[in-house]
Amino acid sequence: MEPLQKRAVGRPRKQDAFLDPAVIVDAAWSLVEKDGVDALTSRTLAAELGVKSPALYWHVPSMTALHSLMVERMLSESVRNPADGEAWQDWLLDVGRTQRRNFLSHRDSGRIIAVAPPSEVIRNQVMPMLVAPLVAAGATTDDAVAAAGTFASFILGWVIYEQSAEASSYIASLVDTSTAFEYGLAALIDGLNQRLPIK
Amino acid sequence: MEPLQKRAVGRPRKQDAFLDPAVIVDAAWSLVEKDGVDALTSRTLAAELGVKSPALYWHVPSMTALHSLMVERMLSESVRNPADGEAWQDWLLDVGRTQRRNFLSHRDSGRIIAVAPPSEVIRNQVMPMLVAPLVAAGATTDDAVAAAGTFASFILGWVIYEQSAEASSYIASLVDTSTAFEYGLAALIDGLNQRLPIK
DNA sequence: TTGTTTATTTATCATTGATAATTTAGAGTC
DNA sequence: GACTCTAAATTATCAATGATAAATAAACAA
Repeated sequence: MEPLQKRAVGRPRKQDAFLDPAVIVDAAWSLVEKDGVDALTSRTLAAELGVKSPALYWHVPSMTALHSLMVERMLSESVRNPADGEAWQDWLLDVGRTQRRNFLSHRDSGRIIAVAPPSEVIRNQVMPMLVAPLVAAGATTDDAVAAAGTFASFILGWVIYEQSAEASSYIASLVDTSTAFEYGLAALIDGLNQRLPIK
Repeated sequence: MEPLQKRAVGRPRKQDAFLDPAVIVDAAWSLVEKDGVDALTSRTLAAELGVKSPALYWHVPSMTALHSLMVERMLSESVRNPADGEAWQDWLLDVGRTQRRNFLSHRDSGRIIAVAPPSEVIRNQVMPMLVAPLVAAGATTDDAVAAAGTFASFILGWVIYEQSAEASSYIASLVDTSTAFEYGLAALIDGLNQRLPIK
């Protein structure tokens, strides 16, 4: 039996800090949501955790690696497999909405995705989770990868613009942003539907 | 008659540096293409120009503003109006290809777009240049803005992934990246075509 | 009790974006 | 041609940042 929180053997000194990557990622997101990504530094993050900055480097090799872990956390919560009997079109539509919602609920997440190298988990679990249902439904690997990549690109780009005050104010001054997103997402899935030889 | 290069009245001292924003943007892109965006610092850039770093701040207010100028330059070279009689579908397809090609020819451009606030030129000239032809062809403003935003988002997201070594190696290990892009671009335009009540 | 491992702290560096104060080349005026 | 004024550099300097090295203490093992 594994303990829920695997207690490390050695212990710190002054405080019971209980650091581990998951806790650090939590604190990082909450700091970013509070003050924006530019406020996320090794020192501010350490302060948030009641710790000094070098302590972080025991658990996470670099700030860039932390960014990747943050993205990994968010992305993992933003994909799912299709339900039994769920058409891939409906599934993809719902995943698209979920991703946009989750990304928007994490301030500056688009910028963070853009600069963070995708971790192994993202490459080997998250992306395949987007490709597999299309293949299962009968698409060729080529088509499925192209479709998943197109989908993921659209979401990422959209959120980057929507999270940029200057860019989103341009769009928002002309149209309702959510309506526009729905329009684009539906159009994209329509286009894929037309080309993927599956139903 | 304006002189080609408007000579400033005051002059520097040691060297004839001839700085101006356009020259700085040139040097910035060539530095990024050589060593990547992480190598673009006020000092390396100044050195590239044979100058000390504070000199840059006379012409450009901040590094972030420089990033915006870099994006402005690249984007301005990546849009065009439709030719006479050119169908919007053909035009958009060609602009998509041009954008991807131009973005990819500027190393790390996706990351730079993601972090740089879009300048006024981009908001007031580049984006409208994408929207106007759709409106001219009969789309509502709402639809045209949504379509243009979807298109721009796809291109940006795609290039970000394609320029990330880790992400693109995943895609490239499975499919030909350019073929996949063509697939996604065509699908997107198909989907828009189905929804925009214009021909 | 003594030693080992783990996880932290303090101290310190090099790099970076940015500003202040200083300096000089050239244009305009007389 | 000397005198001034201004544009555009320079040198000097700062605070913030990512990161590492060295020191230190808590828990565990023997």
